[in-house]
Amino acid sequence: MKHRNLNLFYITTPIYYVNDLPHVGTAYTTILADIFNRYHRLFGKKTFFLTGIDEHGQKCEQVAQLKKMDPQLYCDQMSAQFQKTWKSLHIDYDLFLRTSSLQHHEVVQKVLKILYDKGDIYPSTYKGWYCVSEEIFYMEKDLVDKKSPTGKEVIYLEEKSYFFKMSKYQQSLQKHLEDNPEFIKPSYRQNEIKGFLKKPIQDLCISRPKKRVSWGVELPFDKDYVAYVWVDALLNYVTGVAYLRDEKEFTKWWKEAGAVHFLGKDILMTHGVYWTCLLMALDLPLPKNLFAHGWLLNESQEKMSKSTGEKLDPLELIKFLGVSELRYFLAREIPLGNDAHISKPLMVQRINQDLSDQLGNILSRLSRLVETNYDGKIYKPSGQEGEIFKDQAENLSKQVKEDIENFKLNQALDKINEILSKVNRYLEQETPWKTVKTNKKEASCVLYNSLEVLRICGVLLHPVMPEKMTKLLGVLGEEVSLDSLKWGRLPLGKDLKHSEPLFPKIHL
RNA sequence: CGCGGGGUGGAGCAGUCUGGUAGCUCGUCGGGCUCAUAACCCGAAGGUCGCAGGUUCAAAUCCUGCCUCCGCAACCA
Repeated sequence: MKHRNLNLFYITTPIYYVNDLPHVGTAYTTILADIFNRYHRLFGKKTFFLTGIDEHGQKCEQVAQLKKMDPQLYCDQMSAQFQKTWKSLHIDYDLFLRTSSLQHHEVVQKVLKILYDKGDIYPSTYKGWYCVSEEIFYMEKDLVDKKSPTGKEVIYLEEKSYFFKMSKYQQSLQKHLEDNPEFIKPSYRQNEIKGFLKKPIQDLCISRPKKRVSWGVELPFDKDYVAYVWVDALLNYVTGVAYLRDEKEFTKWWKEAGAVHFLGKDILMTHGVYWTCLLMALDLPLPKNLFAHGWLLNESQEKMSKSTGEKLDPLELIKFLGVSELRYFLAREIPLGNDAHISKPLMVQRINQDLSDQLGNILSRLSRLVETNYDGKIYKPSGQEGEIFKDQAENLSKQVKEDIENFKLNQALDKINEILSKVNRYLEQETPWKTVKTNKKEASCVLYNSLEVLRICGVLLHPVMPEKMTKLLGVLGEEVSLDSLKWGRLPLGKDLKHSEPLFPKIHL
């Protein structure tokens, strides 16, 4: 960990369980990771973005059975669906990992073998209440009148299982949390895990008998069992960067870059405890950060996800709003980490205000003024008047960078909006549409300053809205790069034509 | 005494760590402008920041207690 290379950035999403299609919640996680990945790339880092799907386990097997399909075939179809959705959402990942892939499979088995040989995995007897019809194990305290919470019969079961010695790593994990207060974000989530660790934790049952579930990774030391899906799934974060396959590559991303895991708050426990303990057992460094974001809630305060029924299909949403617009809304409206209510009216309101009325409209009014009064070519301003926004704009880039590094995405976007709003006020004050009639040079200077701010904002918003900002910068004649964040890069010779509305207003 | 989060003008939310005239978007009302996507600019009304105490020159912000909504309390994912 001492050899961290700050020029590298490795980000992941959880790999999604394929018992259902992607919904707005999974889209949210993935979009966030994509935005952060693109920002770090914009600010000059080499990045690696890993996402994928979790294909094994009972539920998946069941869904396939229900559809009378071979699980592998079913997963192949879901895999295609997921990738199609991510493409539509402009997700630019480096690797889409499938847990059914041979490479992942092999490494999971090697890991299990290592832990078994080391004595960190041992056979024992699992004792507990099991509901045959739901095929779920319950803790004694979860039972209601000696039945499952949904009222189904349960039986007491004792069966041979393999356990991971998680308890052995409890103290080291506690120490890591003490020493690294920034490990789990937001910080109150770290407190949650710390609180959980105050009590002794139990070892984790990591096997499932094949007679119940066969769709999984076979234990290398007992062919009657497959690995518990979480163990299989969590390992994707290392198998995705060539663990036990390519030492150099693995060192680069896992050790030098250090992983940033984005996840929903509902799976913080598995990551904050199971995953970290597994890594310690493998003598691997822990990730740089775990970031647990909140949930998207509908109007009746319910979580929008596969389990509650209420669904917003991301593909349908982007038809209605546009991809850049959806990405912008999620990034701008929701303070990272908090739960948030979302609804179409809220989305339309925010998008119309920030993107149509402000950002898009500024481009519209400026481009019209330049086209009609300067034949598309404005003068280079001279002296200090041409730089009245220079410090603010360059400072903005610094602040955005800082906010992004601190996971304060919505605040970064706030600041961009603030300076754009200043451009509107500046134009109102300078009235270039009037002064152009008497002093063409002075008006040109005002237009130049405004366009430069717009251009820099366009670059800074590119990670959030790659498609629309590429269009905007195309009109202004500049590209996206670290250099392009400097003041004064606006190409003057280029014909600037009036732009059609970049963000047409959305009507409900 | 299990752990954690929220309760801020009509709506949705920032701000709370690092105390100092309560901010943003929408909505309402009045005015201005006309380059622009009926857009933009200026101004106004509207909040005792869940309740009660405490610390302080000063509290939405720190401390204590309470009310209330919600999530977690692991081995389905």
